[in-house]
Amino acid sequence: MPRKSNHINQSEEVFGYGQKLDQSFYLRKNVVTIARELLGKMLITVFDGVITAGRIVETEAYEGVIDKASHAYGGRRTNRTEVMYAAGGTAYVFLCYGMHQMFNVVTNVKDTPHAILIRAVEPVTGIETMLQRTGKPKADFTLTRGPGNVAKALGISVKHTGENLLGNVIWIADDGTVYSDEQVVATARIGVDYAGEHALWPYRFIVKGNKYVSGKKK
DNA sequence: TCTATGATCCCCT
DNA sequence: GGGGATCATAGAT
Repeated sequence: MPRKSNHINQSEEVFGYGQKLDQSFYLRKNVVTIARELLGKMLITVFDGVITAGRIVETEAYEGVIDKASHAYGGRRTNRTEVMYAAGGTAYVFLCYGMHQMFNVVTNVKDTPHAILIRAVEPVTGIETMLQRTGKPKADFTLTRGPGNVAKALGISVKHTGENLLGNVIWIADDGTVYSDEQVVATARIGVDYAGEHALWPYRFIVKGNKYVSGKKK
């Protein structure tokens, strides 16, 4: 099977997605606010000149030391979670269930381990590449639905943990798209029952009716 | 449309 | 040694 070259003019393409979020966006204190604001933003990756991008439609905030659902609950600091303590604007990627890569955005200042899990995007650019990476036969709503699929389609893996989101490998951009409060719903987070009552915190944000949003049924 | 299940492996206790 | 910030599929309803 012939492999597409896909080598594009990076600077031109990059420019087309709007303004790259700068570090001040990520350094803010309220991780829940940032999670809400990430809806509608573009998540872009460029690996070996191959670009893929999607619009974020589902996020989850993890509030660090006070949040039982967070890997950094109680100030836990391990090899895996060390990256969470970096300054905002860093990628935290971990392996889940032995096979799925979860891509998170670290927020807040250094040593405050907040993070936002990107749970779903709407594919925008590089759909052919996403199909190759995921091995899916066609582009349907499952292509980038759920955090495991997002990372797979965008080519993100645990080796990218610690990557700076202000560079030209993985970054998030604002192209002016804004979802109104009527289009957005806050819900409890998924798959964190072990966190007790903290699992009920309305820290998950979804774009209402978007078919790429994970969870039950469309 | 739902529930159950297997895949698969790193991390932490 | 146990379980997890998941996903796809199979089979029942």
